[in-house]
Amino acid sequence: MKEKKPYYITTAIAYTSGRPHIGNTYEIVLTDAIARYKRQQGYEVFFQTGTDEHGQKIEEKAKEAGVTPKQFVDDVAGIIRQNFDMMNTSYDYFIRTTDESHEKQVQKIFKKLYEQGDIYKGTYEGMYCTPCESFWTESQLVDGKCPDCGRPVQKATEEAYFFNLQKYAPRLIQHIEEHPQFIQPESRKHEMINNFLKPGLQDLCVSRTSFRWGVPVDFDDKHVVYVWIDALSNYITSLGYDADGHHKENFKKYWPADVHIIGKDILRFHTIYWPIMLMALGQPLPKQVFGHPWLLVGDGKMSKSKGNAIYADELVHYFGVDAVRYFVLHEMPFAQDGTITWDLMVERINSDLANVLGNLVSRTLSMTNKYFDGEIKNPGVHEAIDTELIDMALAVPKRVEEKMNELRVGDAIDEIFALLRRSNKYIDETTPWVLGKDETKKDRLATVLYNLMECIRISAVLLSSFMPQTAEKILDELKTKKRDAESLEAFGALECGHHVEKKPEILFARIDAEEFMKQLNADHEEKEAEKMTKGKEEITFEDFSKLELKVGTIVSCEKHPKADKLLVEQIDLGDETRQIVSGIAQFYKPEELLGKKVIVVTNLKPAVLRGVESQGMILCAASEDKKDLDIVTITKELVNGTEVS
RNA sequence: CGCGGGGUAGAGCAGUCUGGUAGCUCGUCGGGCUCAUAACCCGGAGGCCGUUGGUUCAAAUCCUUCCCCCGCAACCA
Repeated sequence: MKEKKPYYITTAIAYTSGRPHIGNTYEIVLTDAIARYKRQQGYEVFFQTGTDEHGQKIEEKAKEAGVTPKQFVDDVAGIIRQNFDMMNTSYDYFIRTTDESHEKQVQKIFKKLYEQGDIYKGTYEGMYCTPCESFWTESQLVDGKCPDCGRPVQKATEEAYFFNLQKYAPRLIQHIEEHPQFIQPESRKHEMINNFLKPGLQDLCVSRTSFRWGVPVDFDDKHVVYVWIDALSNYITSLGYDADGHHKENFKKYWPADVHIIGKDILRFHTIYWPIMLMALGQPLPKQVFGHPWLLVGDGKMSKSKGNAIYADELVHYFGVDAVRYFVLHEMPFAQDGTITWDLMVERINSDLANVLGNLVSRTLSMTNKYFDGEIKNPGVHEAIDTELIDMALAVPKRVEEKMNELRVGDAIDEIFALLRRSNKYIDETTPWVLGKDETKKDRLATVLYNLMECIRISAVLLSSFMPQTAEKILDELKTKKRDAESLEAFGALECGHHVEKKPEILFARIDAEEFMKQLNADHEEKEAEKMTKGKEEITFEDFSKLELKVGTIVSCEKHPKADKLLVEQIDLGDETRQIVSGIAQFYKPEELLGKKVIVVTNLKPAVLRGVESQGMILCAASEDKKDLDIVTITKELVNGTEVS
């Protein structure tokens, strides 16, 4: 018996600002597949996920919802966790950044870094861009102006804590270059080095005074710890890391992590800020960070522009957990974004799960029942043709292992399905129904069926990391106990003499694509209708009359200098001219809008959009998928400034 | 010249690092089979491998020109 090696794998922690869609859910399913696989391989796996629950956005959302931030994140964390559980993910620990033990360590880490001089308190005299609400160092300024919006910066005295990253940059570059496996996929490595490390890292702002919902800096009341130190440190606080050195057992056992599975969008934080934090804390770096691609929701084919956002629970409702797991795991390339549509989903279920896998199991078991009353026998009447099948069955576990070690989960699944396809072919090659008619060939027939069932067993054992429930069903139907990785080392582990399931259930029923789409559309329309009747919350006339709406004419219009999707209009409202920024550049050329009469909300609180002030908004009608949009106009020549009610 | 990814059969992708018969799944057409979930097996059709020029005996692959799509930076009242 080998000694169990520890394996620590994590997902990113999910931000608790709303319901996760299938793309978010993909990450934990992917991580779960790897974790389950490693467990099967004999590792002692610690699989962690959780939620990131602090920050200004949550503070605001909670306020809008009229609850405390804590109530808000409790709710959302609950929804997220339900989602993860629904997907049958086998995480060992679910950390929340509002956990007391986490918060306490964050404070200690912050203090430690401060005391050893990596974090310093900066006080700026000036270099504050009010519209952007951002501080800038002198070196960051462009022509003495805000590098973001190009407007002049004001002198302001504000304090914030900063992390001196540059000190560790050379060590980090060296580490990345000496460990080609560290950043995956490797192409991302160049992105990080070229974009961020080589040009020089700016000191990182690690505290905020502008909101309160965060971990307080315990030695400086005004500040809360900003996202980086709070969120990233979850990977060690959960294990019982202690800034004073009194680490718990789990930390000693599992750190450094074997792999952090994260979305490609946050690769920078995990391959630059996090490693530098760890260097500063004197801890080893994670062995690998994998920035997985994204699952894109395809459109177009889906009718009537409805239902473009796809959620895991809806998919599960129609197809079941394992089909959804299969789809996202199999359909995602290693380094490129994958696509999900309802059509594709149905297609994969039919061709892979129903036809290849389900049907193979079904036909094999039914023949065993028919010819041998369900008894598994292995008389060993081999023929040359068996060799190829058996060789393949023996090779597949190794191939799967190779792919999994490279985190190529979709390819690993392909290897298993290659064996299933080969098995279907083997049935045609050996024609068991012909053997069944000849009494003298009974032993050969039994051998053929044995070979098939053993291939099915091997496949099912391998599939258990990806489709746990399905794999278990298959193994149950074979009534076998041989379910571990060791049972794959030789061909013939499947026990003989017992009987297989008499009435095997259909694992995956074929789905009629047309029928399904009809049903789906009907369901969606029903939901739409429900939404329509409900609509938004009822308001009083008083509420409505709070809006000040006026007719105006667009007298000039140009593209926003720093934003592709925004237009900046000057609007004549009779007694005044206002500047308004609108996100409609995809739909209108600036000159098309000149002279148009529009309806303007004039008492909306002004806001700065990408550096340009917007004093209100113009009313527009937009289709649900945001693909089409029209400004609201009037048909008579009313004078500018006319009130709309 | 901001950084990065991509363009290969009707669809989705592999192959490119390391040049040598263009491959896989789905779809489509034809055939076979009847154990099975209208499933399974075999075969065919369908490719200027985005474009230009080059290196080479030989280019999807290496170098070069341009075009198109998508992310991020980076906002969308």
